[in-house]
Amino acid sequence: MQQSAQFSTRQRILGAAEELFAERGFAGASLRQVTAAAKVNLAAVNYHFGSKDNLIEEVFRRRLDELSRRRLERLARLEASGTASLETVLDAFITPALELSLDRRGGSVFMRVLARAFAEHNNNLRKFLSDNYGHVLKEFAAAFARLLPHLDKDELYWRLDIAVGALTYAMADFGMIQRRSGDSERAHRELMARHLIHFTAAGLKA
Amino acid sequence: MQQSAQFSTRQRILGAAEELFAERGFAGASLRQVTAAAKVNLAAVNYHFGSKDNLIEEVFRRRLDELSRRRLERLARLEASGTASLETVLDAFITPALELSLDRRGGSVFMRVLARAFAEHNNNLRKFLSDNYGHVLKEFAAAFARLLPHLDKDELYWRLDIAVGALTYAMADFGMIQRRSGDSERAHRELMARHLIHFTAAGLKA
DNA sequence: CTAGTATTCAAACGATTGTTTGAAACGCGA
DNA sequence: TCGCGTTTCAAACAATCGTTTGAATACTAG
Repeated sequence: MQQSAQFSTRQRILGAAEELFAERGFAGASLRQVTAAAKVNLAAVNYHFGSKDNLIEEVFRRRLDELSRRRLERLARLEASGTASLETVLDAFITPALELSLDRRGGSVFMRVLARAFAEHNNNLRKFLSDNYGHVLKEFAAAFARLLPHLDKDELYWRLDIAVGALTYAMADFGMIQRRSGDSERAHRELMARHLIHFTAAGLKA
Repeated sequence: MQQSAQFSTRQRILGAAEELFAERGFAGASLRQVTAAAKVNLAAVNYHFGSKDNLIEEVFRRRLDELSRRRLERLARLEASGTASLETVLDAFITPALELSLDRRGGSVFMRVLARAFAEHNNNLRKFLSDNYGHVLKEFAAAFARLLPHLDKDELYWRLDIAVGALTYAMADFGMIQRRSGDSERAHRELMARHLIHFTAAGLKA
């Protein structure tokens, strides 16, 4: 295995796939479109990833591994320092996603891909995500349970479910709110994260 | 034009298309799969709808026309009777969607199709929905503006955007919450609507 | 019953899909 | 420089895609 002076074929494919999956969906983006955008040969996808389905999983793995690590790291730090509150725990969940979406190298599109995964009721994909990253949600749910002891288990899960919906939708930039021409992309997204934490904290403790 | 003793070819196609679009997406569901599920000839789609794109639009039109009518009707009734509050206006928006999703004839799948439309950044589809049903969101936004006069315009739109996200996600049943085996589908969805209104009202007024 | 329209049907169109192939080109340790 | 494993490449595979065609059938107005 050798590394090109530029980006490796693997990474070029992953980047192009991420972008096209966000724009046209998993079924809507063909491997020919992906390999053309990545400027690599068509057969390279099956050589490096085995199949289109494996490529899709790898697009998630590339981002979610680090995203999950950062979220859990922040949560652990809050618990250790005894500064865990509704707002700080929400921040621990949202800020890593915000940082990812601000990453120069196409992190923002990935959040759209992630939202598509929710829209897909594809069982294989859901199982893959649940198996590999379900423990992150579980840890955060436990933290919220400690912060909202007056809520019974059912009530808590209802609210967390709704909260995840709001977060997913907002981070994927589905909404109708356009960035104000004066604001930078960074400022726009940071503002959104602040509103998101404020709104969700209120809903959780309502 | 004649009406079959059962359902017309048009309606059979619309029903099957709705179900398959919800399950596999617009690109992922082929016309051959749709016509096979509807038990009609392949050419019937292009005969009755002209193209796949037109079929997609018609799937939305069939449900959204009445959904929008009912939402606006409830909102107008609240304004007329002077009983508009955050909770009742949210109810006016949510309850018609809830009723639709409880409709025996496949209304619940449509909410998943609608959520897919948000995931699609397809400009044609977004323009179609905005042109035909954007006025409904505008009316509700105006109602919320009257109920939350202390919020400036930007602040209000941020919160409405997040609220729409939570509603979309929840009504599409994206979440991880499984129906409790004791509850009926109806009871489950009504419970969800109650939580949704409570959560969102708190977020809006926070 | 007949004329004429509306609908259904099997078949085929060219284009595109994911995947496979075998040879060519490359990169590096010996 | 040689040999060998890794990677790229053009070409082709069968399968499926949305759409079109023209004939067969179903229906309705006169």
